[in-house]
Amino acid sequence: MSHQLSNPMIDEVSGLFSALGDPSRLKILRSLLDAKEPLSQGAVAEVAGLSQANASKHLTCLVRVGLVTREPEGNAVFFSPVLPLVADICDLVCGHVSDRARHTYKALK
Amino acid sequence: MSHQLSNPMIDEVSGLFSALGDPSRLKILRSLLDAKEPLSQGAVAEVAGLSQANASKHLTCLVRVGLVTREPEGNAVFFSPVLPLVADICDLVCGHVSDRARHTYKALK
DNA sequence: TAATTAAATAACCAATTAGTAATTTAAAAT
DNA sequence: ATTTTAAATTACTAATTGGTTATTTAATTA
Repeated sequence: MSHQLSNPMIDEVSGLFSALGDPSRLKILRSLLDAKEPLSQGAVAEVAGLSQANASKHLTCLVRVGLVTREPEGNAVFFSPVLPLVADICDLVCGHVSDRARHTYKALK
Repeated sequence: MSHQLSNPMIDEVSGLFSALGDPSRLKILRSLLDAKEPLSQGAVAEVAGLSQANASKHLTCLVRVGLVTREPEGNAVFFSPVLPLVADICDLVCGHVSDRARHTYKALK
């Protein structure tokens, strides 16, 4: 019933949503979801179309808020989305946005 | 399966998450959820502890992304959270944050 | 050991944004 | 008609942040 949104949690929750509120980070999450296996930082940068340093910063952010896990392996570092959380959140919000787009379309014709 | 996160949607989705990624706007949403009835802008500002101009701007933002509806009535304007979307999102993320807090606590003792 | 590859960090810039105080618009009440 | 009340808007400031390039750290390979 979302009474769970207590005052002490508000900053952490807003931090998590802020992490989700950036196009580059959403592209990273989509890349990780689509891959269905851990991706190295280089692979993430490649697939999401980001520079190396930029991908590094965004991945650090996603790990910090707990949306992505980090697994070093030799020279590289591999990342995975935290499931089912990430998929659930995307589903919820994408459904909402799709509905709104549909309504806008209907309203225009 | 979140394949729904197509490129053209990314900007809109990130806009929605950005709207959620602010403590003041989360306080507004919590106020509206707790009230269980529409609140005037003045009431929102009062309950959430925000100035009038600030509440006005944040409410405009929440309406723009479709998380809150707006209903003028005489002199005043009343606002309601869009259900079940808002409650569902809060539940999902609050659950995640609670779990992480629990894990941190366990790790410390 | 030297060279290479992968990721993290530092320094910096441009753009966005949350907040405030003050003003304006518009409806309600006297 | 005047006053009062509620909300929107404007102008401004301080802080945050997404992006870049260049450098550093650390592990692998030759």
